[in-house]
Amino acid sequence: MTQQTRPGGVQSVGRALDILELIDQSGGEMALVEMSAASGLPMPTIHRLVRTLVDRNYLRQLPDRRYALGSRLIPLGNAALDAFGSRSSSKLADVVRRLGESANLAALDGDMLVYVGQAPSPRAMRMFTQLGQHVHPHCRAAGKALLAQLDDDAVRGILDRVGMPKVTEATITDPDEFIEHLARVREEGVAHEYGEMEDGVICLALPVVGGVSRLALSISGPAARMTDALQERAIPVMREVAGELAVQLAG
Amino acid sequence: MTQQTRPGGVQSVGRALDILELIDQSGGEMALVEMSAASGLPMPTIHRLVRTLVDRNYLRQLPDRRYALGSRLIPLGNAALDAFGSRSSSKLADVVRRLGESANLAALDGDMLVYVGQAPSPRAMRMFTQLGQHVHPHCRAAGKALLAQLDDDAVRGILDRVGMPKVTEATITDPDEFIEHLARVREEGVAHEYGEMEDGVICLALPVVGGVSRLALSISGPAARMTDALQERAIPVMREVAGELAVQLAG
DNA sequence: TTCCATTATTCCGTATTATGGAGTGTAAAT
DNA sequence: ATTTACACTCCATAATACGGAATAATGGAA
Repeated sequence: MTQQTRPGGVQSVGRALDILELIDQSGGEMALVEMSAASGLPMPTIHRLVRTLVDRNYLRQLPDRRYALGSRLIPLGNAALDAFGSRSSSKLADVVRRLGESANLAALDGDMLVYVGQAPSPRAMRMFTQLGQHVHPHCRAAGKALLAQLDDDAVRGILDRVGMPKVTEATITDPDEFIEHLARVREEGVAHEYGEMEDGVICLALPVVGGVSRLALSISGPAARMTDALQERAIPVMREVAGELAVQLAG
Repeated sequence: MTQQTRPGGVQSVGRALDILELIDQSGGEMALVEMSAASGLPMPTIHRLVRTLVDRNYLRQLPDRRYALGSRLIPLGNAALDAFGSRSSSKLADVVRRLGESANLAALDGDMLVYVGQAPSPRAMRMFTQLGQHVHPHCRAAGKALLAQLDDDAVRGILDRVGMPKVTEATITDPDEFIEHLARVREEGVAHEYGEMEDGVICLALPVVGGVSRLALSISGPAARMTDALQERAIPVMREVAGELAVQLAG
């Protein structure tokens, strides 16, 4: 029972996608019985769906008859990443050049935050961000910047569904407090994050408005380097680049 | 009419995958009518499938009502890449540092060769390899290294099914000649490729034995730089790294 | 602005298609 | 050799996806 069947959708397609996501969540490989147990579907049904996915290389069968994600997903993932914002990398590199800290571009994917563009800082100590990684939005500056663009009810819905895990001491875990926090983000037009995702890491984010899909531009670095002075210097730079990105990603 | 319906497969799932691939091939976005035309399926059918994919974030609808690949594909693509062997990149970078030429890691995916890891040469003129790209194995050093591990009948089956397109003047297009060629690869333990994929490009590959899935490590560069001296120097380095990779990817 | 052509979306009766219980095959464990 | 556990196949059933026809939304032309 991974996903609810939506009205107007195609059942078997939904089930096939469930299988892909199930395998992904289970660390990359799964036996047929495990899928059957996890999804609540009988073995023959699972088997037929898996067979279809294997025929098309979306899954592959390992020598021990277990199943793993297939290679056809790789080019699709790359293409999707491109379509989102890899054309942004030169702009992100620009931010890094001018501020010296890692820059990221993130989008809301359903209820989670996904990183779609990234430029690492040249410094040895820097944030490591995996493109395509899905993370909880409540403990990231970029997540706040994006959620601040939704109305409170929508935000509450998201927080309800995915929860607010306490990642560090500073993580906001109370929905009411978070919503209040978002109000300040809306006022300032900038989202801050002080060690809510990782101790000693400070992030700054602002929304890229006007683009195709709602994106947020963020920078992150260790507290020692993310001084108030740097933050003040960063905001106009980020605003400028966010504007350029909005134009660039609109077409 | 993108793909033939296989026996035992689920029709609607196949059609959904067709749509994803269609959009990928069409440069990332498509209107419903275009999909309908390209697939030969009526609009309502396409619409229902697309709807299912949009609900699940495998597609997203742009403001102009066209459709593009969705963000849910990104983590799946990453996971698939990982499952294949992208944890290899530091080792590949090592090869590049020591030899100065681009290094790749490739696997057989069904009958085709797929690149699962890559480290580009620092030189301006270098091979451009797209991760996840599927190519014919007969005109790549890595493909030869992998096919050399199969028996001749299996190789003949693959060549039959995917064909041996003549990519350059040097491409081997005769199955018998190719099989004979593989015998030499087995003797030497190294696969060579002299401009069979692109004029003036020389590649060298050897198998990574012992890993989970059969992989091949290759380097490639322009003929002017891939001198006999470099090749001789390269082979022990590659053998060493291939050994390390085998250990690393076994767990 | 209105009109028209094009495309997206919804409806719904039909029968094609996916379903899953029962049964067979296979490989590893005891 | 026997058991167990899982992968895989078959096939009658009906639930599900299908697609023709109708409707709504859109963007461009007059």
